[in-house]
Amino acid sequence: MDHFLRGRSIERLDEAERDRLEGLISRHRRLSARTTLVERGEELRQSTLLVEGFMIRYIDDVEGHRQIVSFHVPGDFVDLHGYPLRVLDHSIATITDALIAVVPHSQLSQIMDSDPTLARKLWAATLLDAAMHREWLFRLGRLEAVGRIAHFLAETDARLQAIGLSDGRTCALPITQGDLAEITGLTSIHVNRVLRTLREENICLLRASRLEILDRHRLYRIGQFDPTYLYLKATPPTSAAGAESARQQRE
Amino acid sequence: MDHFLRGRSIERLDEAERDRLEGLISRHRRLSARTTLVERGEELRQSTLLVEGFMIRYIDDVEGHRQIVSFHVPGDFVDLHGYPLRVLDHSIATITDALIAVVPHSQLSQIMDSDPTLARKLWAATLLDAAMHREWLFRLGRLEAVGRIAHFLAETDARLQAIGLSDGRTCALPITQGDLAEITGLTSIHVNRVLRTLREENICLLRASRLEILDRHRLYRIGQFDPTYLYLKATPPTSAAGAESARQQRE
DNA sequence: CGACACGTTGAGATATATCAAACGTGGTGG
DNA sequence: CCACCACGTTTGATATATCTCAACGTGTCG
Repeated sequence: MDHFLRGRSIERLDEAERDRLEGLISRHRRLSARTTLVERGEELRQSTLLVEGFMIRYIDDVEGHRQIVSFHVPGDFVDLHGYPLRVLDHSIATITDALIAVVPHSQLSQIMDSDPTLARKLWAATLLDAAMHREWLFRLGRLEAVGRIAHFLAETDARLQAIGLSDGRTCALPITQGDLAEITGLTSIHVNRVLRTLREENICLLRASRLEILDRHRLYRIGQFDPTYLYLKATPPTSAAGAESARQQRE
Repeated sequence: MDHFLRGRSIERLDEAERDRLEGLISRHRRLSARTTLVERGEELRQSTLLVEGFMIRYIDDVEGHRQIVSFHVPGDFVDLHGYPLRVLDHSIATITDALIAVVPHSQLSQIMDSDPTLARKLWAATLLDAAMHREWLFRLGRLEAVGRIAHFLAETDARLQAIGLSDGRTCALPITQGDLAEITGLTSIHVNRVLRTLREENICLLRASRLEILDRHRLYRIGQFDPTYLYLKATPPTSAAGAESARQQRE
């Protein structure tokens, strides 16, 4: 629960609330990499908080190819929305080995009944997800390949910085080019070529499960990345310049 | 408030709840077509319920082109998520002339404090939006032009049916090909060509502000449309066959 | 060592964008 | 009532981004 809503400008949790949420956890589970936890259409009685590792949510198409609709880092309440929604419209899987905390929906109902303030914060947490969906729509609809990839890398680094998993220059990001393709709506082959140009241009480097950002300013500009939608506490110092400019341009 | 959550399988409202929500409305407003109601970054103190007409939410890119991230029909609580989120990450505008009901956030707080059941239903309503965002991501990421357009038309018709604004064969849909382009991430020129083929193939017809569906089955198949994510009360009879088959294929 | 997943590269095909222009058509003002 | 204008639609020709297919390289793990 440590990372939940950490680094976010809205709805930060106080100690009591954090303890309260901690108390909701019925148990922890270890999952291995590349396994599906929930299938589209399943009814849920519990929600998953990601403690360690990376997970995704995705939707399959006719041929079994999937579109990843969400990428999760530690501290994300992966399917909190499964509580009000009950049935999920997408599947959930791990990318890496992961440690999750399980929160029964009955516990969440108790929060709803007794703690409107905390309930509102949980609600807001699910809406941060929705805000990210919208930015992903922007990415897929308005950016071409380089932009999409730059945007995703910028976003992910920003999120990892918020929870202390990126130092602003490099971070662990164990995803394959195939994963990136499923995120950006491209072929893994094309992702490969785009990553090469980003590397050759000394903008960033994705290799050996690590992302290294060499020129944040240009990365942000190419991805038209403006972190407003992440509702972060403060723009990390290292990225201020880039964020500023991407913002101005968009307006 | 009549149409809010109407036709949805989850979280339907009982009479008392409907009255309660009705009571939250501070006033009504008429908006003219093609005007922006809220700009990205604005802080909200009230939310908008769409009573008549069509509205959209969108995100601008560097050059001022926009990606529409959401399309709203009567009964939609357009920016209910502005209540927990406070600041919006996108803009809101009308497509047609519209009638909206204004609900102050202070009123929503009272619901949160006093009626956990209704609060949960409001939460769920915002998550239906998120589910739609995910399906839009699938659409942009995995479908090509014809599929994207077919999917949007199928979705919109299904939503209009749920609120009684489509009879299952035809409905009023006063959007331009330019709008469709901003929804599907295409050029209006290409949208035009795709609409022509859909017309020539006797699948559907978008003309004179009306959508006419000639072959629902094929429309659904082309768009890989599976209405699960809309959480509708029941699949409308006319579309059952198409829904069925699109579903099976996707699994 | 072999198998397998992932990454890389090349050549050719194709979907969609871009640029340019003509064509309706409904609304407005004279 | 007509002339005109603005806006959306339609069409053509060309350019380009991305996909597809195919092959080969590389590292890891049993």
